[in-house]
Formats: sequence, structure tokens, C-alpha cells
Amino acid sequence: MDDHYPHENPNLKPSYNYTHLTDGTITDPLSLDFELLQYLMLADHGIHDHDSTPKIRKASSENMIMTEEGSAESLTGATSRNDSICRNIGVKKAAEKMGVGHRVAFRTKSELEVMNDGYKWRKYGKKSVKSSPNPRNYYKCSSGGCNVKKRVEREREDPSYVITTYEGVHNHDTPSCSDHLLYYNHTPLMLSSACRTNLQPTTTTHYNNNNNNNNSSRSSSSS
DNA sequence: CGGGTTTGACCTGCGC
DNA sequence: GCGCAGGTCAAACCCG
Repeated sequence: MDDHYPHENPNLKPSYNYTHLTDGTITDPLSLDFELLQYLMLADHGIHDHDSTPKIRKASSENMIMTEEGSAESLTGATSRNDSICRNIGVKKAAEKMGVGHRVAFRTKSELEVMNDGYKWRKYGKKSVKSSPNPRNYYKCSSGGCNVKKRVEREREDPSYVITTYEGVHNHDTPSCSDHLLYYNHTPLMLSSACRTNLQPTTTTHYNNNNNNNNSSRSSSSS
């Protein structure tokens, strides 16, 4: 059983402070209590050959690695990168089969396992995975007709980090803050209003900011 | 009572 | 074909 499900706690609200890179990656050189270290764009890349060397680009932040293969698992199993990439190709195929076109993973440092991204999620599974001693939790968007899924697990090597993987694209606005959506390549990045507070729009970020709603829409829990 | 969580069972893909 | 691992289902349970 899962210990304690992270309920909303205003004192533990994640704080974001992004730096937007020109290639669309987002990193966080300045960390508060909540630290976004890695951003992976896992969709919109073709499937690479099995034996191709994973393309890893080190971003300006020393903590940030972005893979073009796009693998959430590659974050968790840093020592078995090739293995995880092979596995992820299968995952990707499955995702394509399901019609899932976008996958985005965040690696965050947080006491909370689930960040409030403005959407409502329903937990539908929990699984202990071999690659990590920490269980992986599975969530679906609770909005009717929306098939977006989310996987949340703590990083094996540093449990203070949480790996959150979003899969799919919401076909609706956020229930709580639809006017504050961050987009990457037209994919909603489902960030909490708190994290949006410090966002700076860039050429790759479509950000609707009405400048007066930073904390007004935090009612919905991501649980 | 409705909505969300828990958790064991089941399904599926993959490697051997 | 078999076993393993990851992902999903669904009944039971919990809570407001």
C-alpha cells in the first residue's frame, strides 16, 4: 500500500523557475524547494535503429540531460541506458499503437510524488518495477474522453527526485486554470500554476498569461 | 452516493 | 514455448 498519498499542502507547493533553451528544453538552474532538472521531449522523434547510439545532449544546466530517443526509463536506469532504450522502443511502438502521440517526462526534486498540474488524475495502478525499489504509480486523466496517462515514480538512485511521465495530449482545458497552459510543439505541458508563475515565454513556448491568476486556481488536486 | 484509491489478477510484449 | 516484467483492469474499499 502506498504509504501516504500526497495531498495538497500549500506549504509544499512546488516552485518552478525555468530557463528556456532555444531548442525547446526547459531546465532549472535555480532551485527552490522544487527543482525541475530535466525535461524530455519524448514525442515527435522518429524511432531510431536498435543499435544506434543514444543521442544525448547536455544542456547548459549541469544536471540536465536530454535524449532524442525519448525515454523516461533512461532517467531511472542511468547505468543501463542501452537496455532501457531498446525497451523504450517497444514502449514507443505500443504508444503508437494506442494512438498516443506525445510523451513528456519530468525529473523533479520534490517531497511530493504528484505535482499539481491543473488536471485531475485518477490512479489506476501501482506496480513495483525491477529497475527501481520504488513503486511506480499509474494515473489517468479523470476527464471523460481524455486518455492522457501519467506515470510517477521515485528515482532509484536518489529518491528525493520524482520521475513524472505524461503520455498523450489532453483534449480539454485544465479544469482549474485553462488560461495558463504552457505548450511545447502544441503539446500542453500541464504545469501547475505555481510553476507557471516564473515562466518566460520563448520562441518554442506558447504561453497564455493573463498576469493575474497565479495562485487563484489551485483548487484541484492532482491526486 | 459518487468519486477516488488500493491491490491482486490478468494481459501483453519481449528475450532466451 | 516459457518466464519475466511492465502495464492495465476491476472489485473492494475508503472518504467526504
